[in-house]
Amino acid sequence: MVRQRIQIKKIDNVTARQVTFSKRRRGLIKKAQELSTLCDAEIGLIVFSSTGKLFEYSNTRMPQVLQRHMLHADNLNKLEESSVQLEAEDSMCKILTKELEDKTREVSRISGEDLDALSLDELMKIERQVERGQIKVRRAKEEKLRKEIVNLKRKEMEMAKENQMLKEQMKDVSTQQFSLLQLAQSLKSDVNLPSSAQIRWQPPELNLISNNFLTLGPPVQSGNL
Amino acid sequence: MVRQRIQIKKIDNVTARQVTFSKRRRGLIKKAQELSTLCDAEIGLIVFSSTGKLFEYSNTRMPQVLQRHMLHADNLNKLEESSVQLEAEDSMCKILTKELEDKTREVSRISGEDLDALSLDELMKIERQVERGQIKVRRAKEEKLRKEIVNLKRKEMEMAKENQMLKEQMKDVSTQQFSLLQLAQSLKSDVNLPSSAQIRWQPPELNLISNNFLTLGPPVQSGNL
DNA sequence: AACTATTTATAAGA
DNA sequence: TTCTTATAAATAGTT
Repeated sequence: MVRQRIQIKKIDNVTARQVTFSKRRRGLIKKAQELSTLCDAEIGLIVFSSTGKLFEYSNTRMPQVLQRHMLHADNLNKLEESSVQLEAEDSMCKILTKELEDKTREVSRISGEDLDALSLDELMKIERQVERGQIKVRRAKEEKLRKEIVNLKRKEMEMAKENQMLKEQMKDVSTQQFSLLQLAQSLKSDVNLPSSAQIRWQPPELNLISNNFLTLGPPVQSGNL
Repeated sequence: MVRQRIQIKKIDNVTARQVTFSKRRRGLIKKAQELSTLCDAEIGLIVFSSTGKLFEYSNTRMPQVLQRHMLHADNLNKLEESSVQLEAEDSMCKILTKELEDKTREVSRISGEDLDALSLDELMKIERQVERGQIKVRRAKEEKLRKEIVNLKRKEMEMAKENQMLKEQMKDVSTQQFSLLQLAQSLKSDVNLPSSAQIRWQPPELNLISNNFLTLGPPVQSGNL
């Protein structure tokens, strides 16, 4: 096919055959990969060299491909069973496959694919369907947002209330501590302690920064707060 | 790979994907044939399209290839010959059922149903999907309408032209008939026919109202006009 | 389904 | 086996 066109017949020269096998095997597998990716196909490729070495490629799992291959009716080498259950199950599979195809096409069309073959009437029907869907989806989203906001505002209020309470408790504690300090100092002056042992009063810090900040996202369980 | 290089990723457009699948599948099978012939290899190639259709190639017999593949040690794990097939089919049904459920739910959600359980993120994702779909559907519809209008305008022009032509032909015919009338009358006066036998000339009616009026609807075959 | 401009695969040689 | 290169083959986009 190159430098010179070759005949498609067994290559006599062993070395040349091996080289060609190696090159073309890689090419074939590459093509198989590309096909599976581009076209969303499931592929199984098995190659035995003339020396008996096995090479294989599958985009999924080889046993899965082989199993699926077995299932494909015309390959029912196991026809001897002819069990009613098998047939029933088989026809069930066919029906399911058909339904799945239909649904897949419906999703495609709603998503704006595969519309070429449709008539104007059908297009307008789909357009109306999509519009109705859009309105409902948007409404649901906005309702969710609204609830989230209400919820967050409620939490904010609760936290503000809690903060206020804590601040007042803190103030009380401070007042009590101050009284205790005065008492201590009057006692100290009574026993004439050295000034290096003087007791200093520090106001307690108010740490109002919590990690429960307002966030958008899935609703948080109140138990986690 | 041609006209323009393509990315090896799933082709979105359904039609293009099918065309490419058909072309490349043939190419792949040809390459497999060539490899088996040139290098005396045993090959089994199994391809399932995204729609579930099976294509296969083997230079020998597929079951033989698969059997040989099984023999290659590491594939022995799944050889409980009990009722593998039955189980496989059963699991296939389960998978299909599951996929069908998923697709059905997807359609519901795109159509604005069954949205309660979704998170805000999921809702917004669906909203975007629906919007994209809506744009594409609307574009397809408008393109269809545009084409229909262009088509109808063309037909209108053609009919107007034809009408004009018919009118002129009719004028010619009228002139000729008038000449003939004069000739006839001169002959009649020669033979002195009674006035009750007088020949009267009626101008032919121009019936320009046809039933090919402009209509919206599926494109009409030009052969029907 | 056919065409064709390009890309990709590859036979031969190193 | 790998690299190079001239050329055959495959194929994406178009009609």
